[in-house]
Amino acid sequence: MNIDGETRSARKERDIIQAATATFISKGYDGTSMEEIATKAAVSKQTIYKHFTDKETLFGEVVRSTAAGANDIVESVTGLLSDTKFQQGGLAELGRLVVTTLLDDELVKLRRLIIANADRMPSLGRDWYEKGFERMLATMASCFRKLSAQGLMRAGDADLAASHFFGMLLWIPMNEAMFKGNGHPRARAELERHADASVEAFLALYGMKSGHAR
Amino acid sequence: MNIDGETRSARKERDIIQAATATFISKGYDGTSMEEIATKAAVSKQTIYKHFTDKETLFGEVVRSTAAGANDIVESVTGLLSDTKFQQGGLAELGRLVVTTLLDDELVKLRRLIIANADRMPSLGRDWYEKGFERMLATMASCFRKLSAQGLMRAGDADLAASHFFGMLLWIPMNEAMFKGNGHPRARAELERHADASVEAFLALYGMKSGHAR
DNA sequence: CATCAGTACTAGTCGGTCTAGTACTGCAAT
DNA sequence: ATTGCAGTACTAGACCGACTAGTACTGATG
Repeated sequence: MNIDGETRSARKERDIIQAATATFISKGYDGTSMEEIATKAAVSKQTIYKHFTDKETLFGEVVRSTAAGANDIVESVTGLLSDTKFQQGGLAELGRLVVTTLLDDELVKLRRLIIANADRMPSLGRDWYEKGFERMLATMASCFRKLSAQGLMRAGDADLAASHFFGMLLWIPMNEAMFKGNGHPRARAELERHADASVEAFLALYGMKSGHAR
Repeated sequence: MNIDGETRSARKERDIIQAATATFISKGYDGTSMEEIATKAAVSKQTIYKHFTDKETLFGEVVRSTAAGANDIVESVTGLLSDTKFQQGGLAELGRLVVTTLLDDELVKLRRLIIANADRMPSLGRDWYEKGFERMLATMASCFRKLSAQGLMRAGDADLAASHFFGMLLWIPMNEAMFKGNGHPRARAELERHADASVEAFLALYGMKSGHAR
């Protein structure tokens, strides 16, 4: 029956999603044909349509399954922003992590894809925004609130502070990644330098070091 | 021949670009057919192909002609950041202006379109980024440099400061606009409140008010 | 008479359906 | 356990209707 606890059906479905993910990412939504996905998944078109009613549905599943990976970062946030870690430069470490993770080539391409189809499939973009974007922001803000209460930060408006953290960190590199084509690896070291400088500025604003509040 | 100094040919070309702009913006690149553009421009397909070799070329022209409008904002930047204006809250005014201008519905859609096709037409995205994005950033940075030299700001790294300005201001609302579909006007008042709060934070970081430097 | 609208045409793509036949799977009877 | 069987999932490929970029031609018009 199943060697590793995975039915044939489930195996096929996974293959399809994998092939679809790769193809959508490299060729875009309209540029990808169901035929191509079928070939790449070593599956017949019919099988695809047995598992997914639609091209649109399939794409949605691709996005959702990739978005699930965002959980990892959220956990890192809470981890690195515990009071002890924070005082050991956890925020700088988090900054570097966020930059390198979110600017990963595949993730950027997926991001482009979702934005491109935000009109056609509104629920997708909304999901991505709420489950990924806002969730991370909220996690960050609640950490900031706690740290402020502990006297380790002075973030009057923690939500605003969280948005500033990401904005200062990501505005430039993210826009560059979105607009410039694929051919720009942008050295990791360079990214981390920008991250460090931005975190430093952020701490000058919201951190405790140089004295007086408000 | 020409009533108002515009040849028939030029008039047609303008009509085509106008129609193309509207259609591309509302239906995307693949979703727009040349036929539709021709109809909307009250022109035959043949005429389009007389003026533009390609669908891709036409799209490029659309983007470039729209990007030209970015000049206005750049001028506003230098205007509002003269030393006198700056001391009268010019930065806050600029913040509100930037937010409302850049989050204009049509501009957001165009932005989506360019991002969507950043792979297919790399030169387009690059142009948009360099002629629009980087240019505004550079203008801003040079203003910050001048203001710092005059003792009105303390922006050690003016380029970084400029990127922080835009990032703090736009990260949240821009991402929201990009990911959530069209149905999100996001009240202007709300946007301006966010802008004000962000500019205030920015000035707490880079401004002169509360004393000591670095 | 050059330019254009209108239209028909080429050549091709794609999403999705349908069909006929094959492989796999779980269950039951031996 | 082994075998037999029914039901289900799968493959391969033909097929349909709709649509598209781009070209070719004709007759009107300014």
